[in-house]
Amino acid sequence: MLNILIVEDEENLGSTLEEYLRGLGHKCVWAKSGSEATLLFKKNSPNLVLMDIGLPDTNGLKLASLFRKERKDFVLLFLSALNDPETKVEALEIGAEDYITKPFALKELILRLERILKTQASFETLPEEIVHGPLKIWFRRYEVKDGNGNIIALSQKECAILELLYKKHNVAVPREEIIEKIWGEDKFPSNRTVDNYIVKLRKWCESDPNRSIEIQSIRSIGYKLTINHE
Amino acid sequence: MLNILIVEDEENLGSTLEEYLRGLGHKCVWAKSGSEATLLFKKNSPNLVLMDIGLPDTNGLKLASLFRKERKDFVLLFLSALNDPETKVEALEIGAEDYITKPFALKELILRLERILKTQASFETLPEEIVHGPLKIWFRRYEVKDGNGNIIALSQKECAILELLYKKHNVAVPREEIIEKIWGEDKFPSNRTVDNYIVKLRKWCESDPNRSIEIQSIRSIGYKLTINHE
DNA sequence: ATCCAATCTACATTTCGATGACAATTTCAA
DNA sequence: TTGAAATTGTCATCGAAATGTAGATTGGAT
Repeated sequence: MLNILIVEDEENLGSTLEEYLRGLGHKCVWAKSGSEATLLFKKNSPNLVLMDIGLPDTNGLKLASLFRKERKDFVLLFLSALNDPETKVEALEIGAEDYITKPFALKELILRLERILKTQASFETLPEEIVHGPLKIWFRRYEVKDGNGNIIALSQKECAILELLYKKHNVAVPREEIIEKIWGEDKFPSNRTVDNYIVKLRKWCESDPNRSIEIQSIRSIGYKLTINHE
Repeated sequence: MLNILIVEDEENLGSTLEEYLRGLGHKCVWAKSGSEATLLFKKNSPNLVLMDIGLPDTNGLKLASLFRKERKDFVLLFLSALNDPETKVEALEIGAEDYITKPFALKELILRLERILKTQASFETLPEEIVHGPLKIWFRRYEVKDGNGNIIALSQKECAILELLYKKHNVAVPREEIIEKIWGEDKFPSNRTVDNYIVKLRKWCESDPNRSIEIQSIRSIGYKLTINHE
């Protein structure tokens, strides 16, 4: 199930999309203006944003880059009647996963979405509550429960790193990938920064004597989160 | 390095693309007609096809579906001046990874290619889990299972060498090639270094009494990994 | 002014990976 | 057949580089 934000001022298209995507079983909200979109973006933390470029009160490109500054973990898809090369390039540079020119068949959008979801498995929304042994995770609440039954609050970054590792569990995630996905391609936190978050996360999962979840370092690669089933 | 086939009748665009992609270090051939494309497709087995739809002697869509019938392991990208919904849907249904409408900036193609290459590392990717007899390999996890059922962690170099040999199984891989691919052209580890990694890998695969996987040394050449099916 | 997340700095610790000595094996010429 | 030369196998060892960790510092929000 995806958490989708549609930003589209055309009544017709907007409602069709909303209805259709809901029909597929996704959580889906529809903003008709930039300001409304901003509110819903903050409130819902969508992992997929369908963005029109021509909006009444702002420009979809600008709006999208504001969103990107806040969070990196959502797929961005532009829908626009503009078919000029510059706009398309700009859109892709913001980090859009795709740019669909109107007019398009609903079917096209779906096919493109399917393709994205197939490759980008990591955008799948996780269940509200995740349980492994005594350990519990609530990503949306920024909370975990440790081996002693204590609820621990996670900061945004801690949570983002845990989520990244969790979605790719059993696979070594390179340091660079962590940095790129959490901080962005252009930011370079100092070397020890990532490790510090790992320390905190380890303190949490090592509180479980059965080690239902482990975070190992793969030297000269990065980190690997392992889930141990009984 | 990718093996690319460009199918495009416009001289200008075709040569620009070919030149550019070669500049990036890819192997790249350019067909100006459908018949030529068919020949080159069979000859080269490309893993990326850039296909124009309006061709002199055939239709790009038809041609692409013929290609797809033969092989599925290539990425397909359409470049076309046609912007009508039906064509686009048809293209995506054939399994196109993307459909770029002309006019487009070279930059757009590059950005879209980059995105595809980032997510679809699947060109080279081996299966998540590889099984031969009791032996198992998980390259992305940096782990193997030996003949006694023990999970053994592999270091980055051990894993890289195993992967190299595995991909070329049954073929002798020269020492120099191993060194070049793993260490880089400019580094020269002493002769015994490679052997040491082979020792570790042999300890692993010789734990299987059936010798499902063997690593033999080919004197004065290098090493050969053999897979023995029953 | 105060809090807390985020980041950085400095230092401790771990371990990977390279090396070289030596043993074992194969090759090939005499 | 034999033995020297070349190649490969194995082991213990060491240093550098990667990682672990505890605090200090920053900077924004309330």
